[in-house]
Amino acid sequence: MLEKAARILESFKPSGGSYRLAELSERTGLPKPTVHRLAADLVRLGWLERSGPRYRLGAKLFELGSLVPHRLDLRETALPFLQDLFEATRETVHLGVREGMEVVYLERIHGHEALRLPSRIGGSLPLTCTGVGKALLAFSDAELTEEVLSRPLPSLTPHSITDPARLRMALEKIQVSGLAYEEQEAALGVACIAAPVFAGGTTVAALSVAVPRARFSPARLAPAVRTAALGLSRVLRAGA
Amino acid sequence: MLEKAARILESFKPSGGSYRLAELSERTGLPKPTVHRLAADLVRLGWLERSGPRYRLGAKLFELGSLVPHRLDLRETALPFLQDLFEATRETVHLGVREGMEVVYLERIHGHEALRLPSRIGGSLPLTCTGVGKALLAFSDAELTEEVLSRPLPSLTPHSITDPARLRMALEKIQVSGLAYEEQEAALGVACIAAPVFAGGTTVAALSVAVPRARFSPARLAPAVRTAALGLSRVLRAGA
DNA sequence: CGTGTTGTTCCGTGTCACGGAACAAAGTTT
DNA sequence: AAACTTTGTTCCGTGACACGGAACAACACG
Repeated sequence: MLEKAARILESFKPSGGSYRLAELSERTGLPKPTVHRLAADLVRLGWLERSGPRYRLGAKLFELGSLVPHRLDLRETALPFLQDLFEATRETVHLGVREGMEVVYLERIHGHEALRLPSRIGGSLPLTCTGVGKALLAFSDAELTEEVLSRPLPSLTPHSITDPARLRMALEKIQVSGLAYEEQEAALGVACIAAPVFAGGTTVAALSVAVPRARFSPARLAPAVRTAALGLSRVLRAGA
Repeated sequence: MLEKAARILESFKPSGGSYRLAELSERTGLPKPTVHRLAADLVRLGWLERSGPRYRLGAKLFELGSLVPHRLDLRETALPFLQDLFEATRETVHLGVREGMEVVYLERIHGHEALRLPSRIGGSLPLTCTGVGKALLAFSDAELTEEVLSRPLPSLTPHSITDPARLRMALEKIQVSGLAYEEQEAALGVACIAAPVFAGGTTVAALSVAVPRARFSPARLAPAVRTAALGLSRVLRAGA
């Protein structure tokens, strides 16, 4: 029963849209009366909302989601550094952590000019085709890298690296330079520079700047990203 | 059963801390074996996480909470204006919406100097003792105002307005000026200016700047807040 | 007005949630 | 180190209630 309810809620991924009863039934594979009953319960609890015939995720969920502790702490301490980075570059800034073989974005701030990116706060993407992901991967256990390299590499665009040998080389360069570069591997027309954030000897997060390819200028962006990442690392070390 | 699970998850409010089995049992009023079983299920689903003897809210919850649509859209379009406001003032900036008789904060950005505020993203506070709340209240249906005024006014500090007559006057001033002021009503030592955000004839949100009382300067802050609120209103109108 | 579709109600069946009780494990006190 | 307290876990008989097929109702479309 819990599992069925969870199936319903998770059927709203990845877009968070709004769906009708029949759609939910199809998306979850649950029979219609079951969805009907459970959805009604979920609405009563505030986990779903219903307007007319459409269901969407409810306010309670936002409230609880904002309390998730590991996320909350890191976000809170990272925010000022993300602000600095944004002000220095005036470009779209990301904060992400690794979760299994994916990167989960915790924060993303941008100005009026919104890039068309696949990244969403709370959403996850493959480690291998994003700046943040590559920075996390390059600075995590070697076994994880092998694990990732042993599987077929996913791709978000035609430019995503799908050749394990090429990716391995890229990761080595990242380890040396401390910065991960990415060009159009996550979204067409967008490039990205990322840097890892350390705390207590391990990589806990990474942050990045994404810019339209046209004005991609490593010389301008790299120092800013590195500075922000180091600043955050320093504070995390002090706080822990 | 769903309700019991919800009771468990909501027992993590308001702090989002981590609790042990016995604590959860006490907080929820559910018998220990029940909590044990449900918590195990919730962990399996990723809604809770367990490290040693302590449970905390899980990653799935963050993921789903970030997808809640109304929240997501407004946040996304508001972010650039919040950034502008932050850069113009370099103070803590809030975005909030009304939910029933409370204000729920959708976003909060700040620099390195963190104010000690009761506001949390996803958290709710009384409409009557916060800048954002008063701005929302002053520009919503008159019946809501009456409803609020008819009940005992909650207070967060000794400076919170608890006299209905005084609050009524304050709201009228806000309606005239288009700006809500607040001094130490939400947190000691902190003052705040807020402005409502309109879309399609109704008030959909409000944003505010909170500053240490020592450097509270309406002349400097008011134009910035107003500009940001109007800018956001304009975009919302265009988008809708 | 017929026809496909979606939302809702009913209800008999059987499952699985329930939680008291008993047990195990980890601290705490004397 | 034994006696006690508190917390976590397992067991299991009972009964409530989740389940979903089937039948019905409310639309939508032509």
